[in-house]
Amino acid sequence: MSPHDDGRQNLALLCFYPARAMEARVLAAMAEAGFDDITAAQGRIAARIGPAGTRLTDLAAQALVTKQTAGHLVDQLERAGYVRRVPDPTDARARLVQMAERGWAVVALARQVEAEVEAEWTAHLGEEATAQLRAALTRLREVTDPYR
Amino acid sequence: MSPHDDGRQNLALLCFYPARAMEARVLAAMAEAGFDDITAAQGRIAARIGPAGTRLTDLAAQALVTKQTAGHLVDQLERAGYVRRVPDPTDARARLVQMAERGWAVVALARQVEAEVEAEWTAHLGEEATAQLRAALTRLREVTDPYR
DNA sequence: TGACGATGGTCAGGTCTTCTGACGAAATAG
DNA sequence: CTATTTCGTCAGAAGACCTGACCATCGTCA
Repeated sequence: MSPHDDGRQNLALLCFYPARAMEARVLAAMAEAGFDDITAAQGRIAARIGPAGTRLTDLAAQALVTKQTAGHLVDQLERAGYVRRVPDPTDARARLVQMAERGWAVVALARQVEAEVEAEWTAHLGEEATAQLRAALTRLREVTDPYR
Repeated sequence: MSPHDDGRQNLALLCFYPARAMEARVLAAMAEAGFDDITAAQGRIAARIGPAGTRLTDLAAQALVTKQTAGHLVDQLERAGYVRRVPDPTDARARLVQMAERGWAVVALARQVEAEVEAEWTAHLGEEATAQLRAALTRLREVTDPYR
């Protein structure tokens, strides 16, 4: 969060560029494919829905937003037909947020675009450097991601 | 933007964790030091102000927001005494956004916290891996940052 | 088993961020 | 010296988030 001073860029800022670029690319591809009613915030929530469905509280925790915010975003996703809420058989208080058919279609597209962009990056950096990058970031995650 | 599926995490998502962690750390340190009226969005704009001042349009372009958004954020920063606007001597239409004294104090604190966090990361990864990480991210920036 | 703290989720209301659209004023090009 | 671009602002609205207050259910422990 501080400027370009001594040439050596802030490591976190360097991390930010690829993340932002990927989000923009995926969102643009979505819009082009007709899924123009998805926002970045909705995507960040939707991306964390597991195969069998995920509780709202868990989605909120992983995305680092409040339950209210997550609930609001899930409302929108539900209204647009991307997800549905079903009762959690193991807890009468809870409900599971599950992908609907339309949701799976979007996920498939997102994965494809992500793969394409990663391929571009790998072409730019080279196979070995990319593998090293992934390894370093994975280890860095141990100290930067409170959830796992 | 897609879930934890095949164990191998999305490269962009891996980039996102450190960026988010750093922003949270810096913001928390700010608040603790009494600069509790700064928001993340304001910080992202302020971080791009150069030593001699920067035009609003340039700030907007670098932060990837519209001129209106940047203008609004600079309004807030100005009201809080962190920055000031001065006429651009080379262009009567433009004004330069410059750091004020209070602004420099915050920048100094932010730099210090950034350095501390980077040191933690370096301790976790090792000197060599950190240097490689920085090099890879710097090269990746060539294809992910439209501004430089 | 029955009170009680912890947990899952919603409702209400508000702030901050960000956008589109339209516009004056100054610079630049032909 | 007009035509076009560029710098910045005003106006209005939507989206993303938050705090605080609540209710229903779960788990526990006397």
